[in-house]
Amino acid sequence: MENNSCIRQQADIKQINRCKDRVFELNGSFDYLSNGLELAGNNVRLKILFLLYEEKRLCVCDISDILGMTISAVSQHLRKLKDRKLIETEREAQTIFYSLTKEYEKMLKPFFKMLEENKILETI
Amino acid sequence: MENNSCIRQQADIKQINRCKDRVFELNGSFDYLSNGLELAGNNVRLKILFLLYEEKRLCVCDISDILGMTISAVSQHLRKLKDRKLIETEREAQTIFYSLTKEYEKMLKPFFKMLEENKILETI
DNA sequence: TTTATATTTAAGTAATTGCTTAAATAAGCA
DNA sequence: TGCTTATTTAAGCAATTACTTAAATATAAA
Repeated sequence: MENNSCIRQQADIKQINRCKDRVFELNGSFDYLSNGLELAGNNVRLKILFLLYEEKRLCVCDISDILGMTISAVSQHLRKLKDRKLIETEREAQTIFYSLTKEYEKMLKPFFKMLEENKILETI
Repeated sequence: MENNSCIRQQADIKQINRCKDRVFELNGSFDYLSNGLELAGNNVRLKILFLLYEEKRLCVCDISDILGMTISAVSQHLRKLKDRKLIETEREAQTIFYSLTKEYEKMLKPFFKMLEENKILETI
């Protein structure tokens, strides 16, 4: 009562309890989703993910060249994406190719579609 | 040549140029999308956005109660979301109600749907 | 006009981020 | 074996994040 200054005056207790239950129920989904979105929310990584979506696979070098960034910087982004299972690797001699994991490709597909058609700014 | 150590040896120049063009072409869309995803990628804000999607409108107090967080902390998240046009406000006496903007509701709908059905972990 | 309610804002802080530069791995080839 | 190519990693750093606590603002009601 003391620390929770407002609420309880006019609040819809039913609504609040329903929401609490909902948040609790969906907790795992929130974690899974925000794990992906947290990474996709970075401009550079969003581009990397989209490029992998369109090209199927690319190596650090390719990406660093495309985005005009240091190989080291790109490599560190890729590591983050790999650690969190958004992408996976496949070695071919000295070259390491990166590609999207099935799960996250599926999860992010709605966004890739929006980007693909470059219709984000018009349709929204 | 000197600073770009690798590539150029075995790289598919056509592919790289195609990607460069694509990134340039879609630049505005990348910005718009990552603007939204950057904010939605935070666990707390994702919950706030989803709650607003399901409940249509809520005030800071409601949200702070539902999530078990300080009103101040929630307020600062809401400001961020409002500054970047993900949500908007509507005053009713002392109470300020927050709701999703049409544009971002549309943009984030695919995710809300996944959450709504709590099928993220199964279907993916 | 004072008091209560609802909310934001300002200041401070520990933790995290995204880069840079330089050094370390690792595989293929002379 | 040593050299080249492809890539990661380690260390450092300025900027940003997500909170905390305390003070400020704004509306309503006594």
